[in-house]
Amino acid sequence: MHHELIEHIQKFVSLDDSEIEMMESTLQKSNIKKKTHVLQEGQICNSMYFIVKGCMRQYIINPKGTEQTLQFGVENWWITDYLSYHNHSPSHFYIQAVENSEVIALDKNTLESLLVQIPKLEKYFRVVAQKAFGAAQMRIKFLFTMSAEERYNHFKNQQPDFVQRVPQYMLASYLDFSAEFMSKIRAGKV
Amino acid sequence: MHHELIEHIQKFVSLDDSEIEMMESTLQKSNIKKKTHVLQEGQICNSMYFIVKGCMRQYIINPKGTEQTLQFGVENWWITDYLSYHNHSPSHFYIQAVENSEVIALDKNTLESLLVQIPKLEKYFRVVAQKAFGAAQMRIKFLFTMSAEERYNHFKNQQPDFVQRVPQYMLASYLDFSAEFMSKIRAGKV
DNA sequence: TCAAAAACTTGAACTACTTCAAGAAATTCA
DNA sequence: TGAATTTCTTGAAGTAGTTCAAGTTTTTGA
Repeated sequence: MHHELIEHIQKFVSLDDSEIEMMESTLQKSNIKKKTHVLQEGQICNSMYFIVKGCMRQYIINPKGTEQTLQFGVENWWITDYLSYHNHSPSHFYIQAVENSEVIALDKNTLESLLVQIPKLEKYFRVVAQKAFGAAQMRIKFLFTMSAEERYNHFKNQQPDFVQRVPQYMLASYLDFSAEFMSKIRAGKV
Repeated sequence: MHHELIEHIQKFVSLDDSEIEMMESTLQKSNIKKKTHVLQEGQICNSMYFIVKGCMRQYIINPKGTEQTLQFGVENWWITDYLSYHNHSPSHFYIQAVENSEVIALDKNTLESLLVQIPKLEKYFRVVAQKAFGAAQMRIKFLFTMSAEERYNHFKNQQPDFVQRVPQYMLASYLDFSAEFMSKIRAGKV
């Protein structure tokens, strides 16, 4: 049994033994304790994070001082700020572990050299990014067309287990309504 | 002077003469008349569109029957439904020319074979998708943190020319408020 | 195991927007 | 050019959510 990341890559491109060996020797897992940040607003994002186990989130602090989650990541997802990563610009986001998590942090230099040595990986990262963008488009569609209650029910139907996994106020902000309103939706008081 | 797409690709990867020649002979521009659709809801999206000239948009028709624009594309942007494209699933979106436009339609088979013959293109499409995803994240941030008026002013500051280029009701829906409210914002009646 | 911290709940007052309806202005193209 | 179409505007009434403040419940970790 290989590295979870290698299993994931092999869903999109096939690696030969020497490539797998190179990946295995280059990559290492690290443990991120719940609530630890791997990126803070204003920092330049220099790594991509593959989530082996646990849950991470990307969030902002809005002008009122409230956290708003823009993205959750669970097992087999990548999380990063691509804009900061590509443009070397200060990030607008925080990235934080929601649960104790196991991630593979892939920093820019390491990734660049892996991509040169194993060009097939370009395709993997291309497809991952294209699918992520497609998912972001669907997310915007749901935000535009559904009421708060519909967004909650839709999410709960799609991801029944995940709803249990994170504090409800984080999920509320991800679905773009207040924690108080979430409470009322769940109590059937809307 | 090469194809605009080739110029764009060369911003990210460098192509040699034979590769440029292959691209030139494979790709062709087509003209899309204003209001023509290149994708309708329910169809499977089988192409990516590179906008050489003009303006395209991706939109939905919401349950109330109103169009809501999710994405505009102008010169040097790609527009497509990546989810439908990758999963062979019916699209949730319409893609339509907002102005008479010149595009390069790259269908799946052609793209696949180009990617095999010119593997460098993988990198180009990877970076394009990663940047697009980063931009989508920023868009969600703005939708979450700014009022309708702030979103309008922010957009107008970032893209002063573009505001003139499309009907205001399309821009209103892109910024997630009603056409009537847009009218009031512009008249200073909020 | 229990004190502190984090998360959730409730109701009342408020507000940033939407909806509707109708007319006016601008644009299109035969 | 001018009739048809598309786009924009306005005000009045309505509503899906927010905000605030305070209390309750649940979870955490020394």
